[in-house]
Amino acid sequence: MAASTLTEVARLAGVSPATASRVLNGSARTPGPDIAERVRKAAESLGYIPNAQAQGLAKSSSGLIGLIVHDIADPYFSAIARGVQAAAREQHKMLLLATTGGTPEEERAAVSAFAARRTDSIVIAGSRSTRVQDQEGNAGLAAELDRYCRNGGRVGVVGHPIVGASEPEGYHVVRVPNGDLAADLARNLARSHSGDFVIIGGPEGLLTSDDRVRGFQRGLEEAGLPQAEVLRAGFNRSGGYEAGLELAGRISSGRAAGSGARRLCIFAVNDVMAIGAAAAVRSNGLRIPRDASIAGFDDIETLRDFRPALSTVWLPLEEMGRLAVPSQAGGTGENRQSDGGSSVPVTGKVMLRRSTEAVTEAAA
Amino acid sequence: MAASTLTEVARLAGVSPATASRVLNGSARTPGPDIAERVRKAAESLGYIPNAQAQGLAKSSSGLIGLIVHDIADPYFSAIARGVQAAAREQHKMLLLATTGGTPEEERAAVSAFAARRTDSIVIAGSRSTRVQDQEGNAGLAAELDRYCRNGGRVGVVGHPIVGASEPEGYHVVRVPNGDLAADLARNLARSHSGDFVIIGGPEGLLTSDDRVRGFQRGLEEAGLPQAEVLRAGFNRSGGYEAGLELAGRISSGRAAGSGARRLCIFAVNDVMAIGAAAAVRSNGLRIPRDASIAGFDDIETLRDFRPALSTVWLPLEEMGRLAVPSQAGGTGENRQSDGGSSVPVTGKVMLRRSTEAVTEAAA
DNA sequence: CTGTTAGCGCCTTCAG
DNA sequence: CTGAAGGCGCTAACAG
Repeated sequence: MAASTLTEVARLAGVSPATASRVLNGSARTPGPDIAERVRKAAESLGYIPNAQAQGLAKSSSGLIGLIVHDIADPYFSAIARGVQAAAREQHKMLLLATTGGTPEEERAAVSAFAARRTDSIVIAGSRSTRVQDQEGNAGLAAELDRYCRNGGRVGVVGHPIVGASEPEGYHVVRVPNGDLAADLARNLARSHSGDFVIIGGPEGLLTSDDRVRGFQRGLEEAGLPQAEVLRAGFNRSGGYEAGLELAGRISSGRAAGSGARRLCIFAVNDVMAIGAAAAVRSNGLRIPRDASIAGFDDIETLRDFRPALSTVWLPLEEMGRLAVPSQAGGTGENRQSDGGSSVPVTGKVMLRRSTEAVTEAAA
Repeated sequence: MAASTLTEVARLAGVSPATASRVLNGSARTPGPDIAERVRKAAESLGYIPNAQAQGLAKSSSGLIGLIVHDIADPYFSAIARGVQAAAREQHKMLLLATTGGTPEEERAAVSAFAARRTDSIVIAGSRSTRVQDQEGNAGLAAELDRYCRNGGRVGVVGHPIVGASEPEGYHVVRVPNGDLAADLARNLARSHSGDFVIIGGPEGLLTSDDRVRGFQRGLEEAGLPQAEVLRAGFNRSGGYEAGLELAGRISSGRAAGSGARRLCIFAVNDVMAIGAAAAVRSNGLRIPRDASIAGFDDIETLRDFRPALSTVWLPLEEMGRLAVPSQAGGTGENRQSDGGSSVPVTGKVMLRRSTEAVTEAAA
């Protein structure tokens, strides 16, 4: 009942297991065509499927790539996952997926599980955190990764290097210029917007969020504008929604107080937050961009048909995922050298769309 | 350099590998506490990580669950994947992910790869096809699954049973009442809409699409309305967009011709198509719901903030993924029995929102 | 070119 | 309660 084995195939074909192995699984030279045919036929008739576990054990390499994300249903991660998947398939490897919710402890556990499965490489996506409650977790994660690398594993990170990791050989990171792009966005918005700026950021200590906040502030500064107020919220749709509600309240009361209030330009540090914020603002009867501008970050594909079209920063998410996959696990020689703590550059692009268009001041 | 082994741990602790195995990996009875401690310490100091491949080989069970989707970046699939992931984690198993683009040939290959890895179970999501060009592929896929099941594997399918599969023991499907729900939607729309109905369907032969189309027609019929015209398009955003463009043209020319044209209610067989269609309609200067109603299917979470809010049919996607995972692979006894070709019922809910609201006929 | 001999790392009877 | 022996299925040197 259990799947048939190589030995059975060999016996049926009247050859040794070694020979059967040579013909069925890629070996340097294929045995004589006559015998090869016999073996193939035997395998076929038995419905033979090689046992990858056994192969892996024997060759000590699993043909597996591990991917760690916060949440696979989040479009940011699923886009990256697509890229990782594509790269994996090019390397003829399968993808092992772990979702962690973003806590370093769970990420450590995932790395450990991947190590147990002897994945050839590991890709980690998702913002790093420097918050105190994550200190310990970060250390554990770093240690686990370090061990994994020492044992010959390769790891790719998209975003920021793991906090506290030593970036040994076999460790490389796809760096995203969040700060520069956010600054670029700010400068662009400063050009068309004359009111106040507000930033809806994630929790303090989330590196991705922090970078974008700081970058945006820097951009404003470079444009000769004062720093924007920063609202802290969850790094997700509902965080954006809550912050949006707060802002909507301000806008409404500002209008009620008279025409003195200045129009707000809201920058949410990612698209889903921006969408949440937009929903909140609108639920208050306000309109975008008439009553407020709003911009996001990531340029999530599923959100592109949102109206008014959301100004944002496009990121090559799929490409990032692809690049994060270590080239060829176990690669030796020159690559090995240059791979030590290497970093792959990636860039994005500011997309100005309807949500931040200047509005004709019909009412004044 | 390579990770240390159980044998090394045992040697360091001065015990036999068997003993070390018993204390480190769950065995019935733990050896004496004194010796257990020694082993644990040895393992700790060596940074021992059990080799899951070897364990799997020895126990002939991998602790892996395989998931097959068309495209992990598609929100429909990523939502299901989240559910599958959750169920996997509850079973203390890891998730192996394969994306196929939807062709039965690739799905067959994925099943084969999973079988090679000895996954405890396989979950397949994504619409089945009865198109001629998929005949052969379907047969191959069915055969592969059959073999997998015969070898003790369990498979769960979300949506439709695999075309041609024999539904043996260990095979179960999460059935979605696409037809009934679409009919329900149609009846609801018929109540508030007085114009013509048009359906934007996927390619003929895609079961999910076909069910929804047929169901919608049935609903119209039950409401005493004539059958709707069916436009065929790709089962994705751009398919919806193209069909939407066509419809936008008709609407515009209809309006130009005079007030005789009746308002259109467009039903796209899934949300992303609906969003694409809406974008196309709008790009033509038309407005929703003023110039046309539009409805989708799935109630994709990321699209909920779309304005006007899209009428659609909510589906418990995550739950569907969760339910698709076979309870406990290798389960014996009574469950085994009732699992043969079983089907889990699931249901959805019609969500009427702004995009199909009746419009006050100010212009007449 | 083919067959034989050892393991890969672990679990699991079976004795002691 | 512990150790010794055999095998899970396959590959990789060696011989022949």
